[in-house]
Amino acid sequence: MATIKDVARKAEVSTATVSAVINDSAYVSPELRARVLAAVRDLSYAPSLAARNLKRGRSQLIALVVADLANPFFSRVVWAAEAAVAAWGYSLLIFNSDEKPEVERRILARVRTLSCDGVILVPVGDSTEHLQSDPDGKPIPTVLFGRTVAGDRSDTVTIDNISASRQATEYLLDLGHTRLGTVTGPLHLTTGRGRLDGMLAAMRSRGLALESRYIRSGEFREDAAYSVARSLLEQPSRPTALYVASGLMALGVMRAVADLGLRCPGDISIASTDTIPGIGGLRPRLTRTEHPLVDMTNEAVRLLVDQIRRGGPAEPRNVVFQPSLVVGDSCAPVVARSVASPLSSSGSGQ
Amino acid sequence: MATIKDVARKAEVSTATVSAVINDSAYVSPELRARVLAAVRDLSYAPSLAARNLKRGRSQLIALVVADLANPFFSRVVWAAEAAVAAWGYSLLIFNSDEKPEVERRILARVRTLSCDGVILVPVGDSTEHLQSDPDGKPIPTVLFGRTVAGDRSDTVTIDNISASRQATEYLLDLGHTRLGTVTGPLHLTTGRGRLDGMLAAMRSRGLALESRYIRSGEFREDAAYSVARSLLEQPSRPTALYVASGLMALGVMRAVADLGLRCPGDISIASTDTIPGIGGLRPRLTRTEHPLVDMTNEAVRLLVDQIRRGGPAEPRNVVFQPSLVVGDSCAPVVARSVASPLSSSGSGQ
DNA sequence: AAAACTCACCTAATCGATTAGCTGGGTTCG
DNA sequence: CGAACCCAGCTAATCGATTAGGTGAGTTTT
Repeated sequence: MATIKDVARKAEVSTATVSAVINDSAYVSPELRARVLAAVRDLSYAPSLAARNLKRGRSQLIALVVADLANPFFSRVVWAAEAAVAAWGYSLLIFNSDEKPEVERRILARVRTLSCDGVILVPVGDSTEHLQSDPDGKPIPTVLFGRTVAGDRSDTVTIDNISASRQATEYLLDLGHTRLGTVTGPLHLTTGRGRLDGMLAAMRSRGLALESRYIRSGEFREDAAYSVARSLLEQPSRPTALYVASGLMALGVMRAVADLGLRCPGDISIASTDTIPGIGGLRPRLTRTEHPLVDMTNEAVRLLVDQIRRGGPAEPRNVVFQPSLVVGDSCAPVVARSVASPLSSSGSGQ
Repeated sequence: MATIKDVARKAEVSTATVSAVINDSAYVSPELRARVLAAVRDLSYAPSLAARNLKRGRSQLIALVVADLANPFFSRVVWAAEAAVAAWGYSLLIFNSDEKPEVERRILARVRTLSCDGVILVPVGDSTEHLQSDPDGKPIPTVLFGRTVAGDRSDTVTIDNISASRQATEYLLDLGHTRLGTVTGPLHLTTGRGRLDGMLAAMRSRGLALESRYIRSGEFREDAAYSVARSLLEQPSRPTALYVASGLMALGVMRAVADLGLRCPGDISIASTDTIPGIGGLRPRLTRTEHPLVDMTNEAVRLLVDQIRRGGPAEPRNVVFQPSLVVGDSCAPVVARSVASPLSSSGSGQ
């Protein structure tokens, strides 16, 4: 690889001049500029980022740390983030904390040594102390994505979880369902907890309660959702409708429903928050709330770049996006009988 | 951020000693070692990768350049690659060439200036000259993934496309289908072309031909598959079974089938290569061939790390994985009438 | 006991950029 | 006319690590 010295020698100028031409950081006469550019081309010179970064103290790297790369939701975030980050001139590093706080800690240490300019983090722990690079040093610019952490002062980009589950729940209630159940995420996460809370609020405001035996939470995974959904649905009297807190979980629930020989929406209605893109040709089509994922990701990157540019965090900004309901055909009106005597209709399926 | 000098000063040793302790690159007496480690801890020192990389000429970075990040297939590759790369001590940069050769070119230039230690590339162009870092310089260690490029001398990791489509096709033929159609990928890609060829070969060996009006190719995208499938299925006499060359395309085909009011497998059987993970609870369940994606990705990373370690490419290695058929319920035996008089049964579906 | 080795550690050059500060020729102004 | 100023371009310090080569004390060899 040619270095700046080779270019300088070939163009018969100093390295400072080459640098000035390359970075447009000072006026250089047209003649020298042309000589430099010719030399750059001839040697097919590309500046070493390692050297540049060492001197400048930045790296043009943004890290995206997601909680579970196997979840299609986060895959889409990766997709959107790659584009957004590239548009700002950065490159994207991907890390998977796999929902493990200690892995997250290791990753953030590595992010530090790689001197990434910023991090977009889907936090899995309940603390973000480790975001501080060290006691004295300044923290790495950070934007929390999707989830928040109590007491943290980073920028955040989230959706309104309460509203998401409320919308889905109200849709089910409007169809006449009263015996609802839910498969939600871990309750120590704002996404899992918030989506349960919104559902509870929606039911309460109609004077209904959510029976605790109809509430299940598990990790945001297909298999976890499958098993909690199974145990939920195998109870003697099962709910007539379910709200599921994630698209991936909805798949697990669907599989449980299929394996139990139940029909959706015939035997049970299902509404979720988020879905798996592209499955519109399969049956049933999920009724769900959708997040403006691309906008959210763009906003996260914008906030992060802003932090990087201003060189330190300002007053923390919390951007909340609104989900919207998309109706499929996984929900059906409850049959009159069930409404009239909810406790007696235990064997409707099969 | 503390530097190695700060550590050296605090531990009252030279920077060389600190470096030796950190890298275990030379014997250091227990006493000094302890002093150094204490200083490292107190200052919470982490070596600057920028400086280290500049000196060492490597970066601990591996780039993964995929053809379409929006495709769940590649999302899974990202997931598997992140884990594999981390296990070898590298970090993963993600780039999306979006099937555009000129974007790929730009990305590879950037990969060079970032001085990535290696690249896993899903090539979109038909040339890999730009893999050469420059006329004289040595090329970046590279492994081509999924697709190959004629005349290239990199290591490659692929599946046996011929076998994949042959297995799926034979399954359909065994069910009695004779009027087959296909929705495959772009024919200039080894994946699109190979999967068509395997199908043709399977049919030929049974004395059958694949009518050209039943052959459609399009980009490996859901929407592209949707539209070519629609135009394929809207023809006066449509095939009784389809082979679809990718999981994402299968979703598009399913949507087209649904929109046309056809039932799968009642009106049309569908078999594909690859699927979308987790959709086992939705109907129909795809009959498809599956690749050992995780093994493939691990192998790609292994080959790449091997190239990096040996410092230059050896004789190119081409590893081909075998797909296996997984039966769902998207295919049905053809009804006797259709087998007897294939040309007369135009209006069987809706 | 002097020569020859080891060993543990240090000094200083080096990687390839950026950039503060200098230089010397040309303008401007009092 | 000389002082003050500008300006393009250069010299050399610098970023923070690694590492070749050096040093002096202790050990072995003859």
